[in-house]
Amino acid sequence: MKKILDMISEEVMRAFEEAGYEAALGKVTLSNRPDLCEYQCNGAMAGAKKYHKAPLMIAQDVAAKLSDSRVFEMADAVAPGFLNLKVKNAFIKEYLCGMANDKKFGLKEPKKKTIIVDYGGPNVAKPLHVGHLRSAVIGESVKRIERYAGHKVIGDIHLGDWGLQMGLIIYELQLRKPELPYYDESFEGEYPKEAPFTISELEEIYPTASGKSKEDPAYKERAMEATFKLQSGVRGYRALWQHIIDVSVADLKRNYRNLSVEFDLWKGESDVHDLIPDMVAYMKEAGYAHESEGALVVDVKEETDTKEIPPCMILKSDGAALYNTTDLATIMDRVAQYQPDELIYLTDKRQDLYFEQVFRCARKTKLVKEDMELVHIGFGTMNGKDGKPYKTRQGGVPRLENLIAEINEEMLRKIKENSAAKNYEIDEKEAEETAKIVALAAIKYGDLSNQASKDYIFDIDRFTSFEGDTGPYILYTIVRIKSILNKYKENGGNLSQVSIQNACNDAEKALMLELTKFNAMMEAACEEIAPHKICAYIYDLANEFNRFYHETKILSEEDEEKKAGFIALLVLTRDILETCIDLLGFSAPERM
RNA sequence: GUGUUCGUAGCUCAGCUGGAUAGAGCAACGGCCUUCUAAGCCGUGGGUCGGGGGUUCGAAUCCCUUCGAGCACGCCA
Repeated sequence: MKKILDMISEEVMRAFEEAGYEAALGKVTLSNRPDLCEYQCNGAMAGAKKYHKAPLMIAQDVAAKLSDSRVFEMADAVAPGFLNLKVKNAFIKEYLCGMANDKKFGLKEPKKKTIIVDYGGPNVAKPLHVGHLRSAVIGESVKRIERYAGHKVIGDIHLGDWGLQMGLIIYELQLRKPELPYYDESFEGEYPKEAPFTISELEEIYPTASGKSKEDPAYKERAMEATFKLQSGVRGYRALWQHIIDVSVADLKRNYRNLSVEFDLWKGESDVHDLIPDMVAYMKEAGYAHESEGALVVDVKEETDTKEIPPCMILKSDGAALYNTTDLATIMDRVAQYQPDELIYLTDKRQDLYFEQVFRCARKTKLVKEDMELVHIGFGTMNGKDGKPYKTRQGGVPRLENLIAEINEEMLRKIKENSAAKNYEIDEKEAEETAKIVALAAIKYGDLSNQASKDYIFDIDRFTSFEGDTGPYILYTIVRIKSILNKYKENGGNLSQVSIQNACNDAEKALMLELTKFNAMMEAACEEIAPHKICAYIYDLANEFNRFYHETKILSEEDEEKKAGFIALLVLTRDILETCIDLLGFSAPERM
């Protein structure tokens, strides 16, 4: 379906042409003055110079051509040369009927691309902390948005599962349990299936080991040795490493599931380790890489640069691989396995320059084709109320699990409070389930309603306050609609036999106009990879619905056709709201 | 130092591909529940869009400059 603004613009462009002016002037935008009109066209002012004519005269000429339009109920020329427009109820009704009959409410399919979204990025054996929240929340939404638009999207968690951290754990474990067969290089039997540690032990081992290695060079030496043995494929070390991965991944999956975050691929740095030597050799042989200050680098600066772009480092001076190396190898691997048209990375925005280097290097060395899109979405920091990075009361980095538990609890308390106040029967189990759903919406909406690239203040009190521009408000609106629809069905109504009617009051028309914006909004959110646009839209839509709700008695409407029209409008509103929150990564309960 | 992002109401944020009176939410104050969930709706007060200059018929939006803040700048990830 065409966007409604395009359809309206076409109509006005036609009028400009008929009046003897350039059609392009007829571009219509949403009104800045809702008190005066619904849409406006400023083309007369832009054309004044060209036609040596007062803008108002031009606007009047055009307005005259619109007097019998099937689209407009009103087309007024006003000083200094605005064209104020109101559309006919029948036109909107027709448009909404088209939306209701379309699978994607009028959103056009773009040219299909294969996109890999790289997000999450946790390290194994380390608990998720608040720093992982944004990547997961934004990444999941980006994945869902692009997928909804019609692209083939693959979400990859890109685990940090290689490198010194693994050596540290392996060595620390050796100190504690030297009797384990993994360390006996002469051992040839089957290793135990059970891991010699639990997730909570693992989570304690790593920080301990990391601390020791910082203080004791000898300790670090041994850990690096263990890392080397692991990377060279020593059997016992690999087996132990696999245990670490398994235990850790099981825990990560549980945590991400609680966040409604789902990855298609659980690949990690280790998956591309074997590709590195050949890649490095290729870069050397093809003349891309050269030595600089002992390290192997690829120059990535360009003539048009206004700033100094340091070269992309491929190998450290000790010959070891680093973050860049694995990322480049990962790009190579992804191209080979999935032939993507676009790669989207979600990390902290502090890595902007780093990704610029990697992307340039990948292009220069022809790891990717010219037209491959490489996008880094750098998000801002999650800050506390003091504007500084979010900390626990004790000053530590908060575990994600604890943060979520805290919000769940707060939400449960409020739900019980509310049900008591309203005499709702709600059993413990339902209350808990609902609390989780609402808490997740509060967290995700709180995050996604801000522009990703900006820092934002994570304020638990605000997010759980249930008032204003929050996730719970959106859910509440949906629940309201569902409740009315359920009552309609209980009274024998059939939701599939209703159709949208002409608006019968201003609030209804306003709601209908808001609904027509869906496809344009989605297109922008998708192209600009901007979930916050969906948040802004559903907030407006929820507001329009609630205004309509207050002015209109729906179920007690006596005119059955009118009532059915209301219901059809409610169904469409609900469907769009639920589609949108699904793209944001949360859902609505049946009641709350 | 270089680069980069940003500075909008007391607080948290929209708006930024130029248009009429700069919008929300929170907080403050005042209304609305015998009627579909008041987690709602309606209203009041609150802003020289950091400062200055420029382009334009018209600037929060584009350009320059200045002040202030954050962040990044080869062997971490």
